[in-house]
Amino acid sequence: MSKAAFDTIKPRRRSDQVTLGQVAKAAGVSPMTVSRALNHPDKVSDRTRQSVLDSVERLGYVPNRVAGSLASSRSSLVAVIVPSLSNSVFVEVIKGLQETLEGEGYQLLLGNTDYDLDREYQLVRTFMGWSCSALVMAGLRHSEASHTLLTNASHPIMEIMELGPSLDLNVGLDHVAAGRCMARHLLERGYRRIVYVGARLGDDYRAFMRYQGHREVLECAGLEAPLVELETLGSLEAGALGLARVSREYPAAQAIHFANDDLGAGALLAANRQGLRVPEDIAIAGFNGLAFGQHITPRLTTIVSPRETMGRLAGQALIRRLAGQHVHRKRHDVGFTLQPGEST
Amino acid sequence: MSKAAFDTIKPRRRSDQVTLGQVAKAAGVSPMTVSRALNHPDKVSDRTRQSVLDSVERLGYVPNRVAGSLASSRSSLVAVIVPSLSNSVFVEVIKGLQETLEGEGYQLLLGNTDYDLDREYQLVRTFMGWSCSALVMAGLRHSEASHTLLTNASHPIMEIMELGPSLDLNVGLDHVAAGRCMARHLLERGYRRIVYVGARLGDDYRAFMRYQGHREVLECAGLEAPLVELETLGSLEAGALGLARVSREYPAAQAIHFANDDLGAGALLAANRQGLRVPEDIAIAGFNGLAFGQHITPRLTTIVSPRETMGRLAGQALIRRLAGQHVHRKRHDVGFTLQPGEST
DNA sequence: AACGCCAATGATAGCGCTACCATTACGTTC
DNA sequence: GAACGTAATGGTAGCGCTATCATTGGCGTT
Repeated sequence: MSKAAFDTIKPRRRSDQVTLGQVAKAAGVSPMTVSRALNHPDKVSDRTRQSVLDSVERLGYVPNRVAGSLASSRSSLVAVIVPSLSNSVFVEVIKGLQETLEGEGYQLLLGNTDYDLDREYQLVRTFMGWSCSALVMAGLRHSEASHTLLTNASHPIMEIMELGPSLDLNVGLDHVAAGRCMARHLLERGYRRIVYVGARLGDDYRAFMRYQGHREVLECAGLEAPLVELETLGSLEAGALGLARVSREYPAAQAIHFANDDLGAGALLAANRQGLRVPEDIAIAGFNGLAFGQHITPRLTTIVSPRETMGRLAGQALIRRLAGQHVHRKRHDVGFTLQPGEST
Repeated sequence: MSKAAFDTIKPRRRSDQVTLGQVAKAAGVSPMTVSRALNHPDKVSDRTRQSVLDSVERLGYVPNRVAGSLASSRSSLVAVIVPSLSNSVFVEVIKGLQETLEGEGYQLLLGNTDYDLDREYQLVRTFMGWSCSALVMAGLRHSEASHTLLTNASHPIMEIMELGPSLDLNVGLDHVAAGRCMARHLLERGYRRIVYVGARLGDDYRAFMRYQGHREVLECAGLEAPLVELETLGSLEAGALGLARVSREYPAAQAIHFANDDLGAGALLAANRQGLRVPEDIAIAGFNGLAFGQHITPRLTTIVSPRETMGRLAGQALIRRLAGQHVHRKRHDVGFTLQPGEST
């Protein structure tokens, strides 16, 4: 006779996963005690805890985090929303976050907006549905819909990369100041005809802010601040293209301030290949402080941002907040450093 | 009188999130109909669907995915486990996965093992608790504990990067063949005293397999295949260090086969700085086909692996599988291409 | 000896959603 | 016109866990 014949009530369970209840039975305790033994080990006696852990091991029990999250209405997920994975800057920040948060038992839920605020909204919405412990996002600009959702959120929100009026926590740096800093550096070196080259500045607001700072300084010095805008975001090819466009559109240019190191290094290497002397024929500067800029000849003048540190600090602040501790600096300026190379 | 005085039974809900039930009430239908309107739109009438969507909008309802996943015992999460986020190779694969899967409504859960099989196990265990739709992991080697867990998993498992006997689906390339390919190239160019430089080959099994292929070819040609092993995984600094160690330990070396492009490019740029002629004084080859290797002078000889494509193919295969369709190739060789530069 | 206190454990009642059937209304068929 | 199929909707019963309160028993206090 088939086993099913006995099952008058058909069980709903589709997987034959071991459940907490089965562990409880095996250990001779109540489910609640198993839950405590696993999540609040100090709340059960040593004997009980050991017996529960033995049963867990023996049965191969894997806690169902979905059920746990539903019951407690919070999850061990931390959502991270970045505008791009092609740009190593965001990857390094993710790495910093990952290192700090994984150690505390959180898992990263990753989303990519591709610099699209609508996609950002969709991601925020989706991630909210996961009862995340926290939400980390790059940038301070959001759509109105996102803003509504975010202000009603019950978890901490960490905005990173830039600095300014934030929803909750903020770790980043001042991009306008960074733009000013590099512009001043170029002026000090004696360059006067300086072109800023960026890409999709309407989307990449931080690059736009750096341009703002750059322009401000140049205009204060009575100089023009021409802008060349490319289609492609950071890439070495785009940098080479940027150099070509500047040569064509601004043949008298003495220096190029690139929005990032990918562009800058691309231009520098292209100049090398073309036999252009850097900085004599054209000076080149970037932004980010990517490693390879310091290995090429001449070394790329750049502004170093502490990216992995930024991720780590953001992670640490979140951990503190989630542990119920006070976060001292809701806005944390990680600063930046001008790193002069021989390219300017 | 306080409102609470009426609440004899205190509700358990901690957040004041709008629920599906409230949407149902607002739309004048049953919760079940709201669920269908959102998840199986073709199962409800146009009129009902519209009315439900209106209520969703009006109330600002955000579906609770945790509850949904528990009830349906599957989630829209796809777990991705990689050994490193410092290596752009994995980031590019993640990008490919992300592009394909995000469009189909999946979210990526990201884990980093740092080349540690125990951490891999912990991650697998944790991610299993999330009832993921699929699990993507780099590599075919797992601890016994992971293996047990993985073979009992009810979701598809995609192993990427390398090729071989896999648990379920597999998209990757043959690293032994790649090692052979580069070794043959170096022999064809006339080099005889060739050193392989890698890092943590005990952990980085793919780099080790490339060395195997390399050694096989050299030994067939009656040559030795000395190995220099570094502490740090791919980085430009480590590459420079590798060059230095080879100069010291194998001063007669004619060519260096580096385990990856970061090392190769680091060595190449260091050679440039030191005035060593590449390839006359020392030939240098890498692996991966990273962009910047093709922008430096001389261009780095390398083997290009289609990384983003690999991620995309893996994502597409998973999507097919999750849609219940047949996946034609459970093992998919994405191949590789030798890209000779002037560095060899 | 009676009392309170605390640590350890258990029983109960959901968390917000969906699988699974039951039901309804309305055409179609012979 | 009775039987039948089908599309749309609803009711019920959980999914596997944890918050909350209740209960127990051992201990120190007066």
